[in-house]
Amino acid sequence: MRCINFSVIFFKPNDLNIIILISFDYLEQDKRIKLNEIKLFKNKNDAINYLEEEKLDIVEKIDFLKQDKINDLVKIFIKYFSGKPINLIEKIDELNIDLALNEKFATPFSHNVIKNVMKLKRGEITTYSEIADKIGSRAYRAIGNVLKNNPLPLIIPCHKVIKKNGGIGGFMGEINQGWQLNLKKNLLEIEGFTNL
DNA sequence: AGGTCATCTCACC
DNA sequence: GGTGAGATGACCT
Repeated sequence: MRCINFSVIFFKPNDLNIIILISFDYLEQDKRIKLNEIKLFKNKNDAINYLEEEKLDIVEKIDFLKQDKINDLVKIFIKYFSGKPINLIEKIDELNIDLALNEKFATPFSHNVIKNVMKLKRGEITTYSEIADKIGSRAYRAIGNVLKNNPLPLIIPCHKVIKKNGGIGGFMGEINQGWQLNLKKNLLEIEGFTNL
């Protein structure tokens, strides 16, 4: 069963508003939420267009247990956006939510990349080239490709990976300019980085 | 087999 | 500081 939860989060830095969409399955046998994807939108229209394009429906009524878990997840995001020093991955782990990383990242290379990105603690930052060094590769661009297709932004904190020369790098597929790159900067700001 | 990258380095201005 | 070519490796068609 595919479920969609649709949340609006007011994002404080620079008065930027984003809309966050959480898509999940409920695993009946394990009684667990399995996250499919998290998507961030600039505004309501973009979000609604996406729902139409993908032929997705918002689930209006799901049972108590599932709703509870998702509400907890949303609360964690809100806390994170408010700048509280929390570790998103730890908190989500406490909720016993399945991230299904094995099916999201099929190849050893991509698995290795996100493993290293997820190791980054709050306030830590790295570069594409540094990750390449860690996994014994020089495939900087390939690392960008893995992160570009990150289905779980925020949770897999690809915004903490920037260019070696100090440039911001890309975010959500955008590399030149746009609200996506502002969002990347803002995410870094709420974790304490400025002047990026 | 060839094209596409969310990069990097180095040589220029 | 900026820009552009070439190297580069994983992944897709």
